[in-house]
Amino acid sequence: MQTVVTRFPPSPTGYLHIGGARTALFNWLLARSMGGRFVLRMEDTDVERSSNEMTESILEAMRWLGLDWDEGPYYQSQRFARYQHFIDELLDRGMAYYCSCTPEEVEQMREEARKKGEKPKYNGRCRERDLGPGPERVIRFKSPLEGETAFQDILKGNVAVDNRELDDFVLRRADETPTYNLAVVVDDLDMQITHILRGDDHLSNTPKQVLLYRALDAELPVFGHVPMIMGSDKKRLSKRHGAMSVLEYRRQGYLPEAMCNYLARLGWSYGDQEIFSSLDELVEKFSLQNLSKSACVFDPDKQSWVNSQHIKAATPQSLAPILGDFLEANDLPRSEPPFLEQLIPLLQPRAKTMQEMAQWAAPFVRGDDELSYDSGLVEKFITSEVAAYLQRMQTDLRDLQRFDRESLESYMSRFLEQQGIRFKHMAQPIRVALTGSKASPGLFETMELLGRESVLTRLERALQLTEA
RNA sequence: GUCCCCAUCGUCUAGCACGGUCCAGGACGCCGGCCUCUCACGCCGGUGACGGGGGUUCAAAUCCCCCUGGGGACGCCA
Repeated sequence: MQTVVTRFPPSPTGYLHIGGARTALFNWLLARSMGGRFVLRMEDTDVERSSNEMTESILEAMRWLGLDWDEGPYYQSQRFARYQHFIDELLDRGMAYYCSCTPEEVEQMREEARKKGEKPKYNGRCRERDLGPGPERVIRFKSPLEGETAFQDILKGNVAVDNRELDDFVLRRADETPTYNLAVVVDDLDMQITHILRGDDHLSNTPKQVLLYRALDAELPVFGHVPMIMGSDKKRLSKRHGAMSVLEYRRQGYLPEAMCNYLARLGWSYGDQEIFSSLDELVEKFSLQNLSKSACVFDPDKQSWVNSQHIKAATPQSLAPILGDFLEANDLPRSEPPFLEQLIPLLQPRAKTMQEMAQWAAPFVRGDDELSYDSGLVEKFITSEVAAYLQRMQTDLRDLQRFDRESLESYMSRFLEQQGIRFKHMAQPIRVALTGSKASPGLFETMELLGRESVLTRLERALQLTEA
C-alpha cells in the first residue's frame, strides 16, 4: 500500500485561524494515524499580500499546537520555475493559451452573463486567437466546453459539475506569477500528496484542479472537503466572533492539547467521548469515517470547558512553567517552580484558563506587603468583634507546633469551640485578611501554603487597617 | 442571479451505509438540588431536537422525491 502523504498549505496573508488550524490538525492526524507523512507548504504566490511576519506567526502557531511536519516548509514563491515548466507544457499541448483581455474587459463579460441570468465567467474570447506572449497577457487554461467533471470526495461522495459552469481560468497572471489553482496541483503532484483534506469552501475549485490533473495525465489524490466552522450567527468566522489567531488563544490561557481536543471535536467525533487527553490519543482514535458533513458553530463556552478539563487533568509540573509565563505577563512575581507546583493543585479546580489561574495565584505570589486590600471588604468582614477573635488567633498561631492543614484545621475547631462561635463567622474575615479577596482556595490549604510568617503578617496588616 | 454542498436539542454530536432494540443517547450551556469556610470543582435531577410535505414499507431519524432553510463558490486571492 502506498504511504499516505497529507499537507497543510496556509497562505501567509493572515494569521493561522481556527478553521485553518482544524484543517491542519485533520491532515496531521490522518498522516500520523496512517503512519504517513505530513508536508507544510506556504502558498505565497500572491507576493503582494504575503509577509514574513505571517509566515513566522503561522509556524509558531503550528509548533504551539504540536503539529510537527516531516517536510517543508516549502515556499511556492521559490518554485516559480517549476510552475512555468508545467505552464509551458500545457501551452505546447494546446491546453492553455495567451489572453490579452484586460481585467476590466473580463469584468464586463461577467456583468453581461449576470444580466442574462447566467453564471458570471470569462467568455473565451482569446481562446482561438492563437496569441503569443506579450505584455499584460495572461495564460488561461482551455476548459472543456461540454460534458461534466466529476470526482469522488470522501465526505460528499460523488461530486459532479457541468463543464459549462467552468470557464477558462487564469494559470499565469500578467506579472507572470502562477495562480493558486495551477500551483497547488503542481505542488501536490511534486510532493506526492495522496490525501487532500481542506475546507468546504474549496469544493467548487476542485473541478478546475481535476481538469488540470487530467491535462497533466496525473492520477487524482483522495479529496475530502470538511465543513466549515462558523460563528454563533452561522456566518463565516471573523473578527466579530472573537480571537482570530490561534496564538490569541494561547495568550488567553488555553492549553494546546485543549485547543486540539476542541478543534478535533468540531466536525469529528468518537462515539460519546469529549475529552482526548493528548495528540497521541487523537492519533490513535482518528478516522476519516467519523468526519461529519455539515457545518458547525464554534462555541466558546464548550471550548472553555474543554480547557478547564485539561487544566484539571494536567500535572502541576507541566503547568508550572506556563503559569510562570502568565504571572509574568500579568506583572506578578514569577515565583519558583517548587512553590508553584504546590500552589497549582489548589488552583486547578477553579481556573478555566491559565490567565484565570494567574489571577487566582496573585495573592499567593505577591509579597505580604504588596497584597492590596479592598477597604470595603475589610470593613464588611473584619468587624471589631471579629478583630478580637483574630487577635487571639494570632497568638495561638504563633505558638502552634505544626503549621500544616490538618493541624490548622484541628486547632481551628478547638478555637471555635472555646469561643463558642461558628466557622462561618470567621472564614470570610480570615480569607479577606490573608488574600484580600472574598474568594480563594480552602482556608487551611491557603494558610499552609502561605506559611506561618505570611499568615501572621497578613493578619496583622488587616487588623491595622481596621484600627485606622 | 447561476452552480455546488448541507440539514437530529440553543450549540457540538451519537444513531442513518445493514429501516424495527430511538415516544432518539452523550456533552456544553441553562434551570433546580446536594456538598460546603468563600469561589469553584464534583455529584444528582430537569429543560430541550429528528425543518415541512409527499411517497416506499407491516414499520422511517434512518431509503426516494419536492419544498423550505442554511452554507459555499462564481477573482490576473488562496
